[in-house]
Amino acid sequence: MKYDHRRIEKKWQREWDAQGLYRTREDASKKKCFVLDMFPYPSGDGLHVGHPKGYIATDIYSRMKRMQGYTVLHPMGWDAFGLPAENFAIKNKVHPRKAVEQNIARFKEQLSKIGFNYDWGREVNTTDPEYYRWTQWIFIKLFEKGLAYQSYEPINWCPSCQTGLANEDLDGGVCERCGSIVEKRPMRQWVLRITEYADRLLADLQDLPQWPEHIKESQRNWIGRSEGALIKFPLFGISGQTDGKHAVEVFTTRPDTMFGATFIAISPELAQKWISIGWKAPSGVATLATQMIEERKKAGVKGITEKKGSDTGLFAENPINHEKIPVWLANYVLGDIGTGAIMAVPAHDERDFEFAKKYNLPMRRVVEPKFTATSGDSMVKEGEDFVKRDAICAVVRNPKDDTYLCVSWKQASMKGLVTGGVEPEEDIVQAARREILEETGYKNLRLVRNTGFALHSLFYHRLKKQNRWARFQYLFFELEDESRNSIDEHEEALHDIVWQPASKLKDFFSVIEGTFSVHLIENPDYIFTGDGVLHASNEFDDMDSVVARRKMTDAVGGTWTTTYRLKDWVFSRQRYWGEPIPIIHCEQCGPVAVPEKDLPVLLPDVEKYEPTGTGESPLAGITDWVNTTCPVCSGPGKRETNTMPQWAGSCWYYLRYMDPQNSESLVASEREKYWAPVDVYVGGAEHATRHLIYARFWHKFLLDHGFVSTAEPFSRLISVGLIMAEDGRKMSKRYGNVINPDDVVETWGADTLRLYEMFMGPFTDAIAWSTDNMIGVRRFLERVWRLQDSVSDATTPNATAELHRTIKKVGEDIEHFKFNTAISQMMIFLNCVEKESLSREDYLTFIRLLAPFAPHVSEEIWSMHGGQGSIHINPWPIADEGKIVMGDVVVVVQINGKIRAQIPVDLGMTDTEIIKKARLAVEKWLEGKEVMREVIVPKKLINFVIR
RNA sequence: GCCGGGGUGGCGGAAUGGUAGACGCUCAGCGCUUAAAACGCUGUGAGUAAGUAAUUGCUCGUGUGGGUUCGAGUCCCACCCCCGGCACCA
Repeated sequence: MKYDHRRIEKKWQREWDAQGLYRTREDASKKKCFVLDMFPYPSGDGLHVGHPKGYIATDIYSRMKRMQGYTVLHPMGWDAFGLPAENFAIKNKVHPRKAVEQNIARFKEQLSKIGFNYDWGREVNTTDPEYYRWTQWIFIKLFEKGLAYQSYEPINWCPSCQTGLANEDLDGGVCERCGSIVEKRPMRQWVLRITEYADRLLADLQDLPQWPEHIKESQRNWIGRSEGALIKFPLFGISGQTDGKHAVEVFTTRPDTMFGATFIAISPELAQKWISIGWKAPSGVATLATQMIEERKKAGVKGITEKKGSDTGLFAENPINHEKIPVWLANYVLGDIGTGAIMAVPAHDERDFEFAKKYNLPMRRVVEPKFTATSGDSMVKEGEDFVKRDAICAVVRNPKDDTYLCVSWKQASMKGLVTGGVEPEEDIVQAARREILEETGYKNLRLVRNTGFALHSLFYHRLKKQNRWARFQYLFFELEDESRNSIDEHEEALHDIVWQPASKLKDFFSVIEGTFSVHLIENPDYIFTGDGVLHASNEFDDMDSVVARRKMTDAVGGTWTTTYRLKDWVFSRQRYWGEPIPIIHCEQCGPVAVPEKDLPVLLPDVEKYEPTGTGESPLAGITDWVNTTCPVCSGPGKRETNTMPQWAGSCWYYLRYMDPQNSESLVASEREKYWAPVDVYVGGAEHATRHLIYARFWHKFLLDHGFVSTAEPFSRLISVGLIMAEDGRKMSKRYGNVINPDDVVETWGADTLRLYEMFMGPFTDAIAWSTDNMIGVRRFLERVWRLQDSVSDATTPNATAELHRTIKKVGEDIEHFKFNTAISQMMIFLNCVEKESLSREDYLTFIRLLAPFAPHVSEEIWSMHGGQGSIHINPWPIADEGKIVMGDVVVVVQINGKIRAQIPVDLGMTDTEIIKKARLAVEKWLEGKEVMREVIVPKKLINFVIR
């Protein structure tokens, strides 16, 4: 019989639906497995899924878990509040709810067509009033605990649509509907105090070993923790005062560079603030500040690259050395970062350097790199004091052919520049000239540059038998001519002289200082921004910069603090289609939470839900709905008209699946304790820094107030790799390169589509679609289908071994989401049994392994060959490890790691016998040689080490 | 710039420190066929030597250069390139 995927797939989809096969049957005595997909959400035309790769994977996983006897929860839900749904509704002139209903129906149909086993009885929809009752309830808890507050925040505003835009990524961009340039406009907002949880959101990432590193890294970056010091610099010159009564506070992560601070730079925002509280700023400064703010509003922070500034006429006193340094207004200092003011250290910060260079402000180097020899002959001797020496490093250029003078040391195989110690009676220039002369003989040199750059090298001096601490100062010379003296024999024996072009230096240098030499040669403006050892910093000299940070902060009475990049979460939207924020504004009582009994606050039916021209939510115009009474004082009150963002519903949906019908609480405690946490969560990487942080934040809040029992909501996270188009680009209607899964199902079948999407490559990688490659998995299914005609009474030993190997590998690979290698192993099995013979029973065992991947054709074969009940609720096969290894194996014989022979070995043979056999096989290589060693890897390999 | 993940045939990709290239695609040859498709079989990293030939053997080969090891795609060091996150974040 022919393999007719259309007939088989239709038949079983109908049948499974009728049986209600995938209803979760809760059984507290069994182990549980909670498998979760990301919410699909309605976009322009239907629910946006792209390719159902992630859904196929969770389906395969949960099918296997169910066969393995777990109570499996694998539900499906809809995140249907949000901008895409609303835009779709406006465009098509239908009510958002209608649009959402249609889209969900369409999506369900698509999923069924492809054989998904979601438990539709556990469906959750964020727009369902019973669902958002609890979303509002959580908001009220946040409000009551002081974690929700109101504030005026700038939002993205489209001047031509006259509307606020919910998309937070639009800074400096264009409106997604009309293409106008987006502006910032302050608007009253509800804000959630997520920063309160910043430290825990960061620290607890350590307890998520089953999350991919790149997602955790994204979250760490997003939270952006940095430690530093708040330091006050007394101000002089305000309104003619000279007494330092006022002060400017700066935040710095590098207080160790304080001796290098040569000016203070303040943001235009801070300048304006000072002016507003009475600073009589020079008129140019005030105008410039306003200009800078305007410019930034237009171009965005990223759009401004040129640094600008102006001297304010004020001075600040550096508290570490009491030096008076000028205060500058600078456009590269941002008002909302740190304190809006910085101490500028041009020698150790690239931005400060750039600014200082432009305005001719001084720079002072105070941190120098330090290298300690920790291995080799010159390893530093523990516990011994260091003898300090001044030293030089000479960079000598020959202008004739643009090469540099290098020294290659014969004994230590060191390659570097001319270096040497400074003798007591000479200065560094004299020392450098002397060393060049002694080591290389060149005598006519011109000093080009005394860089002021130095590095410290700590090592053990073998000849002098002491620990040395040398400070190498870099000097640049040019050859005036190539005349040279002869060098004495002693020096000659030590090293060779090599002239290298600048481009070769990087590869040539073997000494660690080489990196810095190259930096200095390539970039005359090179500045050192790393950690090192302090210099020109009085009592802190020679201290490690990391240690000095705290010490210097203490010395000036600064505060050591932690700051985060993460900002509080602007939680309100001026939109119709979202959960209303359950707050009533009362003139007497202020903002008051809607009492629990009055939840949910439903959206009123309206004629128009387009955004208003004022930026307020469309709800604001519905006076019937807005006007209400205050639940506290019964006086007149007005409802909050902002709605929640799309993220709100998806912050806790996984909890609702555990107990979807509960009307008493968001989830019953005993159910939460059984099901939580989510065992496997599969989703796209685009949620790394938003949804996944917001959900973790809410979860931790719920934990703190006893509503959930785990510290983290998702114990294992897997990110799906995108399916790219055949041309390697993203699939997009714009490029016309979209492969529609529906079409693939029609021509190739759902089973083939499922198998192919899993076989393409590693699950987490982005891989291009290839219709050519799909023929491979289709052929595989056809061969599996045809195999049913040739099953026999008995399975050959080889086939038995392969079967058990396959059972083991497929099970392990599904567990690790390595579907591509699982399928590959099933293909190996098929290749094997087509040549051997297979019993009906073993054939059906194999079909059970295939069932999660190709549920329809497996079910058909199963039923045709007398399988009892649905294959998908039959037990998962168990591998017999004893049967995996066959009677004999092939052992590889190597000589010095090179393969020279392969010998068949019986399992019963002893090592001595095997070695004897192996020696025989490689006789001709062993002849006349002495075998030094025999390395034996049981059942795999023998390596003879010969001389 | 900082951080994270990578780099393997014509292609997608396999490989607990132990036979690199599994499996699939492609391509070539053969079989079946009146023919084609489909299907089946065989071969398919590069170079090289011997042989009429089937074949047999050797060398090289996992981004580059070093190192550790009996043995390195895998571990260590330096560098190059690609992808992702953050970024005038002080």
